[in-house]
Amino acid sequence: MEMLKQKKKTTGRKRIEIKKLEKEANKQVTFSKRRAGMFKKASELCILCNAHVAIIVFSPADKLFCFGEPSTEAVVERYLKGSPDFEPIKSSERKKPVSCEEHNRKYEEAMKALELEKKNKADVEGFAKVWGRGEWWNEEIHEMSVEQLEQFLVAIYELRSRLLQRAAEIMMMHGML
Amino acid sequence: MEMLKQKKKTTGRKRIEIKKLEKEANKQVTFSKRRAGMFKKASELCILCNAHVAIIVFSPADKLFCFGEPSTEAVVERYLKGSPDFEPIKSSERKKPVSCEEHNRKYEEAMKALELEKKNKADVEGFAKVWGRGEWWNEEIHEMSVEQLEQFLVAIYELRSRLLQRAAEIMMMHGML
DNA sequence: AACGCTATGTTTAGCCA
DNA sequence: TTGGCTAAACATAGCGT
Repeated sequence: MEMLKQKKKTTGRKRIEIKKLEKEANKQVTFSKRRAGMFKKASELCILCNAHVAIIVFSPADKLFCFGEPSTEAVVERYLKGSPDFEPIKSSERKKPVSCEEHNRKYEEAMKALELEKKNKADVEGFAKVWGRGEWWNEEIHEMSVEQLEQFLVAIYELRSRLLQRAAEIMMMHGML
Repeated sequence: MEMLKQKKKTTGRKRIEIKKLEKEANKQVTFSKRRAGMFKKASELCILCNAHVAIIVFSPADKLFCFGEPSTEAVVERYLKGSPDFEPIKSSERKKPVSCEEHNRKYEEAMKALELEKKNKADVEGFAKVWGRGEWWNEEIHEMSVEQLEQFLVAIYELRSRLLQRAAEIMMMHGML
């Protein structure tokens, strides 16, 4: 007998009151989602209506995010010019946590580091096909205690390091390196 | 014969492609509606997450609109202080290969990926002290063939993945995540 | 901590007055 | 224009994984 009805997968979106979120974890994820949503809206507004928009956001943790079309600085500058009663800041007072260039630099660094990590991973994953599933310990994992797991993790990690080292030695012996 | 069904009053919202609106009248209406919507989103973000937000908008007709929490000036000033060499920009020198938004997005993605990798590594390394040297297989490594090593590498890598997953599950069960 | 999901709440395009 | 209206499109809260 067929069950054509499907089980509810989620409870669905719930209405929330617009007031300070108390749960810190929740606040963080909501901030990310909604910030993304807002930036998207801004982007659409720019494209649809040919508007210029700058958005500057300081997260609850005081991290800076910004959106700008054509660029945050351009729009801000125009805003400052059009805002006579706003005291332009003396450049001597300006610090520099983040700049576009700084940003770029960090981005490059991050990408480089990421590449390294991925390469490292790929080295190992490259062998993946030679080994099947169903090893002796597969079932036991779910029975292990936290402590056992911790110990195991260390053992595995160190073993992996040694194996990679050993692999390098072998390849060198065979003149592959 | 009765018509119990109401006739549709409107055609309902239609999907639109996000591209420059050509009809001027339409553009104006859409701009107003969407600007209001965006400001509302900003307001909610501020309240929910205790964020500080400034939005500066120049309409297609170059009219200025802004939103600020706690105030546009306050947030902009903070942005300027945090933004280094913000000099009255010569627009001729400004290069903008990637939009700020795009840039931020990619940067965050990269950082996220990187942190994941690092964390992954740190998680394991952090436990290093609880496990001594001299495990059963230590000596055997130097006797293993290349094929054996390859197989072992895969097994180890996959095991490590499963263990990390299991550890995450356990921590979640214990409310640590 | 990240995603992916989906049921539901929210926004808004096209119309009308 | 400005302001409603409605139904479809879209955003997202709470969950699993």
